[in-house]
Amino acid sequence: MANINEVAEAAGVSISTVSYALSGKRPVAADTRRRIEAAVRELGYSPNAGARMLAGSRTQIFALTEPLRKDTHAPTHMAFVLATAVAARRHDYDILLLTDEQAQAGMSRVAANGLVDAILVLDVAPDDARVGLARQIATPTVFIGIPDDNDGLICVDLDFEAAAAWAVDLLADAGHTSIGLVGQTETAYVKSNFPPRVRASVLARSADRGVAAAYGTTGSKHANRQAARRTTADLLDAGATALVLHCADEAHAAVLAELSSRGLRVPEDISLISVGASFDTSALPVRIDSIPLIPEASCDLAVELALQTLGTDAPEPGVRLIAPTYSAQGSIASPRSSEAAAH
Amino acid sequence: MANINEVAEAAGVSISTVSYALSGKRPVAADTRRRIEAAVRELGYSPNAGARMLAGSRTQIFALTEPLRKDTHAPTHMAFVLATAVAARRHDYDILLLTDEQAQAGMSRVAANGLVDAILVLDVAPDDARVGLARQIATPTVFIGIPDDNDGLICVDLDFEAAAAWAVDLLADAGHTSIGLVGQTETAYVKSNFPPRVRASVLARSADRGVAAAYGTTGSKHANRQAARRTTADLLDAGATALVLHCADEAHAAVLAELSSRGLRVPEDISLISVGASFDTSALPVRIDSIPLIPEASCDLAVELALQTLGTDAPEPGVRLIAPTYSAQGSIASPRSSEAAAH
DNA sequence: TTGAAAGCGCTACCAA
DNA sequence: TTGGTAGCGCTTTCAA
Repeated sequence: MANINEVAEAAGVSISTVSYALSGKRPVAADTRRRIEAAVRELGYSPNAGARMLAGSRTQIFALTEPLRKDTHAPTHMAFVLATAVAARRHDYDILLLTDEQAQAGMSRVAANGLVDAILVLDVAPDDARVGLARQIATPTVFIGIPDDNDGLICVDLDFEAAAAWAVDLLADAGHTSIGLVGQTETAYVKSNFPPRVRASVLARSADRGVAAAYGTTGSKHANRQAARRTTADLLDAGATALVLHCADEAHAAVLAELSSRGLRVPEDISLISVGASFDTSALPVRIDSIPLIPEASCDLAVELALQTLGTDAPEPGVRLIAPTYSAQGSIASPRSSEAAAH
Repeated sequence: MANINEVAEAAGVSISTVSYALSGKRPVAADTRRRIEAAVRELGYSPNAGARMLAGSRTQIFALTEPLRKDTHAPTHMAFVLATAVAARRHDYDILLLTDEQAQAGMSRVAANGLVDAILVLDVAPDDARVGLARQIATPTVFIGIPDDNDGLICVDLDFEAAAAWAVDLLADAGHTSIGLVGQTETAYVKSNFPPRVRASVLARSADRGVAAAYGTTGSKHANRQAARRTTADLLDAGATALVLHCADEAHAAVLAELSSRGLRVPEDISLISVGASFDTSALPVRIDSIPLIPEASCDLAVELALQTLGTDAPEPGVRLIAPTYSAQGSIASPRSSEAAAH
């Protein structure tokens, strides 16, 4: 591994000129720059990471804390990790993984030893222990998700409330007066921050619109086919003419299986809309209208905010909600008149 | 963030004594050590990561490269990442995530700038491009998985061949003469290194034992319920009295569903054994004998080897195979005599 | 437009 | 048992 001295020598300039040529923080004559670039290429030079951390004020590393509970939905989680890593790399940042059972110990450690410039928090629980830590440490911290107590924190998330309300509005506008929410696992409503938000918003907006709304879960810890079918059956039996799906991939499939086994067609007999799905709903056997959760949107913004905290004008603390987007796929129609008449 | 000078001053010693007291690389008088430790605690001191990298010869960071293809099985993948992180932390190492589409660019980068002490390679393809890179760079690299061309590399993996052969032996010993392999997705046989190894070993050992063996896949890119059931049906129709399952969680469930819909009991009517499962097979509705893939075993060893490459006696290049373990759950029995007679 | 040189905070060698 | 100090390789200020 060549160092800056060798590059300087090879290019016949001083090391400061090499440094400036590479950082662009000072103008460098065109042909000087060329000689330096040639030397860099030739020697395969890459500035030593440790030395940059020490001399500069940046480590070019973000920590990503993720508790990785047994019940986390792995595919969604992976999508967020990937989106974060990609966003970070776009700004020349690397991601350090903090997956300790004690994600907290990791946070304290990297905050204390200056390994990272900022910390990104994934998989946020309503009563997340990392909230308190974030307030104590000096390292800027950005939450991807919204804890209950978020005072003074920087948080980013999809506007799940708006997404859920939008879904209800679409169904109400189509004439539905009784809907069901096929929700997440029971654990998710306790351990995760957004399922309760969706549920509350669906119920609240339904009430506003004079729509009867019921809901059910899709498993205790892991999304499970049987539970999803049972919940679907229950909601249908209770008279729902439309379903809001806020559940895992497999649960979507299970809902469709239950409908199909009852001979119910989408959207003629039953309307569907998926809310907050982070997977590709178009891979399902039936096209479903969707107001998706787009990890890239949240993660890009989170990284952007993390970078801003390092600059001169730090961003205001507060919650940034990402406006939901709606993709119509023809899975919503008016309720069958016979059904409608039945109520 | 306090630095070593402040600690030294507070403890009334020189900075070298502080350094040695913390690293333990030189004996320090008991009460001197106590004063230093008190100062450290009081000031919340933690040695600056950048400075340690620069001055010392270790960064205390391992890179973990993972392509994260769309078709990776997320839960398995997460288990490996977690196991690696935990193993690394046990040795005071952090994990830097390299998930670029160009995991290769990342490898070159961290090798060039000295950010990490070693690189761990996950999700190894038979013709993995990272093999060539690993040979070029100076940073020690450990593969968790076995590429076709592994000459001179350090590789760690479950002995899938032995696991598959063991499974066949168990079935053959029980008297089965016709078995089926419910395999992975079609993509997995191309993009991943171990599915072909399992398949080849099942077929080879079956031939050795005079057992007829057929196999099928469980989806094209993603494990899929329909494909799994169809494959199961095909294998049963072809006369298999026992199935070797080397497939995803959901596919296991789908196999059981197909058996159940045919009224086949395990093990009375059909014997089952799962090979290379990284999930908890005991969560399935039916207990299944298992020769599991234990991420912790591979990752612990990989980390161990990575550490050794940094020491004085570097480990020999070569493939380290982890001996499989077998957990009997009563899902294997002799084939029904009527069935046996039918052949 | 460029160069010289002072650190950044630590490790580890050399002395005492 | 301890202290002094020379770097590690870079960034950035000050001079030219």
